Amino acid sequence: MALLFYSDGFMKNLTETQKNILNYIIYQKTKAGITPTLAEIANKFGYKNRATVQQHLQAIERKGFLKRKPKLSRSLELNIQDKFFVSTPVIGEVAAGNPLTIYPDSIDTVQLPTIAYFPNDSFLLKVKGDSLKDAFIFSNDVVIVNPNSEVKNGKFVVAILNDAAVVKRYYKTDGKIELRSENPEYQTIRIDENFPAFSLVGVVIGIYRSLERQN
Amino acid sequence: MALLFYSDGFMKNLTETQKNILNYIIYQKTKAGITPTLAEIANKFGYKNRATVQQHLQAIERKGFLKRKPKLSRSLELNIQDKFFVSTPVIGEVAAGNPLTIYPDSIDTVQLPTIAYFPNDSFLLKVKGDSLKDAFIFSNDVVIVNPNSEVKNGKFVVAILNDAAVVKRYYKTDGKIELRSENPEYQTIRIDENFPAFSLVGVVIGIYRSLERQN
DNA sequence: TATTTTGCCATACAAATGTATGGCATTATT
DNA sequence: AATAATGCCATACATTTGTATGGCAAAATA
Repeated sequence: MALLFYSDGFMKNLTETQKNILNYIIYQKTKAGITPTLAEIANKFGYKNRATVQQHLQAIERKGFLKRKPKLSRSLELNIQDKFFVSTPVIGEVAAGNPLTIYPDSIDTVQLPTIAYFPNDSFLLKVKGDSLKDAFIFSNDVVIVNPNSEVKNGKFVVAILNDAAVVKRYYKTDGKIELRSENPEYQTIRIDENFPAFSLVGVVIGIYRSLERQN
Repeated sequence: MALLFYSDGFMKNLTETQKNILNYIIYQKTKAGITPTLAEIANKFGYKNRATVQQHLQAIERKGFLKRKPKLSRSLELNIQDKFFVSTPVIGEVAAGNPLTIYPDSIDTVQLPTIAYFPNDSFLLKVKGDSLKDAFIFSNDVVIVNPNSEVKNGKFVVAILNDAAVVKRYYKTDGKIELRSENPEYQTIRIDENFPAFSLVGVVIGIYRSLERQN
């Protein structure tokens, strides 16, 4: 089962403001597909001056979450990949937003790539482990997840349950939700649709598999 | 045997220069993660002036492959998704290189997500049939084929044999070529490497599978 | 042949962009 | 209590950036 949890933990050293700015940058970079300028960030947060943003970025960079390329516009680089694997995950509510992070000891791990360009509102998860092998989705496959796609019975979904994220097949009947694995080694999860610790992240709309560097 | 068809040729209306520039933009946007500026494009192609690039971009936009956002830096948007769909596939003999022959009864459309990096020299094929199902490549999967990638034993290749295209696993020993299916229902093809009706098209470097419109 | 498209350059300009510096109030940390 | 970090603003400046315009030659098209 793919375990993952919502941000916050790995942003521990960041202040609230810095977190918000970093999240905005991640959002723009991954979902809108364009890195914001200082002016755009300032505008987003209501700052009257770019220098304010400038200083926040310097702080975020100092803490190792960003890489700034001097003089280059829209050149902010995220440096959070190694921050995904956190030993002490923070358990909180799973709101919309980025990024998802991973339990290091989970059987399956999912990694949210930060560099890929996303044309629409989707994002990517890299599958680790074999819980979906019987659905012909394998470790290192990249699944494309859309949070706004209609959830239908039989579709693969990414869901968060008890602060753990899973990729499973979705079935709903009479308010009861079933999350089935294709691999019989993993048990089907049955919950009520109003179960508080449950939330749907999105629908898996595609799979990408690289055969190039596979060994 | 897997019947497939070619789904490139979508840049047909573009000139060579425009193609190169568009490819560079796609590459930077998807791989490097940042949309280039006019100056960067000019520098890449050795232009002494940004206006040259400016005019090329206008041309590319006029042909519908780009969307420029006025005054906004690094804001080029790709508009190539619908260009992947070829309404009238070319039906002809199978020549070396592009375009490939299309079987009239296998007409379909393919949409490649922009997140999957698409090398300049690669093209897409949609898999038809189940000869590769035991390799977990299924009908309607889209394979990304590179004609310049090194062919090694065990790799999936696209080959043309007697005017029919196949996707199979490649093995070569002593001038003898074996094309193996993973599905035992399909026999292994054994030919001499100089067999006239045989030609290698390329190596499968990636797979894309859509789960969206699957019914 | 005439016309359009393509390809490249030069100059010019307003706006955008990243950066530097100084200031000041509030909040954490030691 | 003293010090450091955070948060925000203002001004200033050199480049960068997209854009507009004009010019010219080669290639494609009508």
